[in-house]
Amino acid sequence: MPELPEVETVRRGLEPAMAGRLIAEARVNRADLRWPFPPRMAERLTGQRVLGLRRRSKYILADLSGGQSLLIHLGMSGRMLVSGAQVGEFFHDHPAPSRHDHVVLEMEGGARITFNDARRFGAMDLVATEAAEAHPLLAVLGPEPLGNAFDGAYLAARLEGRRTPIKAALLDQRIVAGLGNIYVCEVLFRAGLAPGRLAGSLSRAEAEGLVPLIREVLSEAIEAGGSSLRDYRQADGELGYFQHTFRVYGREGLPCVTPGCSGTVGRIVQSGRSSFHCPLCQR
DNA sequence: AACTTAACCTGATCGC
DNA sequence: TGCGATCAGGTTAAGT
Repeated sequence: MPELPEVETVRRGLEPAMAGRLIAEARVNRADLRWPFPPRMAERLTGQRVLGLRRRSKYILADLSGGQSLLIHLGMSGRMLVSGAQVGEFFHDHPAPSRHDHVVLEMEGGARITFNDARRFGAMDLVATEAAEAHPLLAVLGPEPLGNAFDGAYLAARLEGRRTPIKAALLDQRIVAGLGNIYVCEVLFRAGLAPGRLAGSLSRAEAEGLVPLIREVLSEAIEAGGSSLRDYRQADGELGYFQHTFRVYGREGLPCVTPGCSGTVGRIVQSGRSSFHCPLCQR
């Protein structure tokens, strides 16, 4: 599920239960997710104090007292469950173990963090904290979309001359790191750009104009996730899913929400992914 | 080198 | 109710 805003929401949800606390016991229930776990991961996590939780793109980094960091990616279906702790307004009891609980962290003080991932596209690795950015999965990433390095001049330069659709270019984590299928659809809708437009065909103004829209869409989604964390009403402590209101994503066949537009939201498939768009106001 | 497609997995949903 | 086809928010490896 998770794109950048969801991962940030998960990070914030984990913080009270993990930051500053000791991992009393780590349990690892299988040898791999997308890739093998690092050797002896459970032993290496047990007894470590979590100094803090960071996010880079769609990755969470838990910095540990021993100088290593736990790198976490949720893939498509990864979830984090917080139990045995107060989460917002509610205390969450430990749930019954379920089928795809792959890694469990018992925190000192009674909180339990459960990583559950049905499709197993997720990943975990251990990396030296000081060299974390050099990890192969992080080294290839483009700038953070909410950071200063991501601006109009940068994006325009990266799109220039590209013969790939703008949809694919914005999904390319090497260009900008953190967007996924949903938010690219939403960004292109707000920009009035057809997903099939070739990246290199955008005018300078169109390319630069994407930057504030990307920031806006992600910021709003993070804010929505934050509110869902604040009044957390789910009984199970599951982090990562929250209610969004999308303008085009998943709205195939429904009327375009642009005032005065008579279009109907359509769906095309680009590189195997659904692109929802309004054929009238996105050109 | 640029770009596209297939593959990795399971589960939920839809049409018959 | 059952069953197959389709789809799912990500990323990499293997194609063209």
